Amino acid sequence: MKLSSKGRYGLKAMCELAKHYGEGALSLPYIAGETFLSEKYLEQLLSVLKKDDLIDATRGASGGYFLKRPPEEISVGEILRSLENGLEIVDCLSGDCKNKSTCQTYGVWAKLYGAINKCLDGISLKELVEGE
Amino acid sequence: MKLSSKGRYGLKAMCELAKHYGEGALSLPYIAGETFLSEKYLEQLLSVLKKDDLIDATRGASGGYFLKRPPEEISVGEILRSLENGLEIVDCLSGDCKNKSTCQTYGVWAKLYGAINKCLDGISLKELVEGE
DNA sequence: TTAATCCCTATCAAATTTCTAGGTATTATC
DNA sequence: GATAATACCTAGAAATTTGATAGGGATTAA
Repeated sequence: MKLSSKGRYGLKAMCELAKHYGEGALSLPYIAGETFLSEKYLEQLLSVLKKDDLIDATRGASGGYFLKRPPEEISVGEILRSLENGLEIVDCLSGDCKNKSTCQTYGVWAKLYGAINKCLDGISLKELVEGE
Repeated sequence: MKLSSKGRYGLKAMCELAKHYGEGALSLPYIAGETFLSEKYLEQLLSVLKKDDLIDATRGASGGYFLKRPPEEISVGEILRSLENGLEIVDCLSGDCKNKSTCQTYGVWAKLYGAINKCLDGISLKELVEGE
């Protein structure tokens, strides 16, 4: 059970944006430089985060990306659910599992899913960039 | 972030063993039949669980597999750590990450790792087969 | 001796993830 | 108005991981 690179790298990119919150937009080349990611790869991560309304962007010369809300109002849970396309650790949590009622292990996944979300929703982006 | 089939199926096999705890060994073909898994695949899962001392086996005719401890003394955490080869959701939790001190996101993974283990260690195999 | 069982390890196939690449649309600035 | 800097979109190559199959060996109750 591993978090994907998308999640790990995307969270770092979000930290970078948080660090400069309020200073206007950061360009893709700049963020790529700070996070040591290729521009093309980072671009895809940012597009996911934008689709999920966590960041926004302005186009054209001197454009770039920026957080849509202040860092203290964005949780790590939101960010990872966006990048990982949900944190359901087993498929029966997403789709409608018809054996839910008789399945001996369903309860485990439900509890674990709850614990993961509770943990991650309790950490704000601000905490990360301010070192707790 | 998905749990592997190994984890899901292996836990089901453990439930089967728990259901018959104290009744002697269950053969591979029997467990395979109950869990709807191929014998050859299930065999690999059981070999992992055996290596990690959660189950034991007797060979030869009328041999089979059985829990090494009573179901109430085996946690789901132990089982999944065995099958998943650890529950470290990122590699820096296992190996020695040299950037631990400066990494902005390390704290997140550490907290999450703790939450996952705490949750799963709090559920015993007995609870699963007795329906809470 | 036989048949039923666990044990070991190699390998194939499929799926997923990671990353690269090329081109398009937009816009501030000169 | 031209230019250069930017974000946006989509296809797909490459690498890795996962899931599953297969064959043969060792052990032991009957």
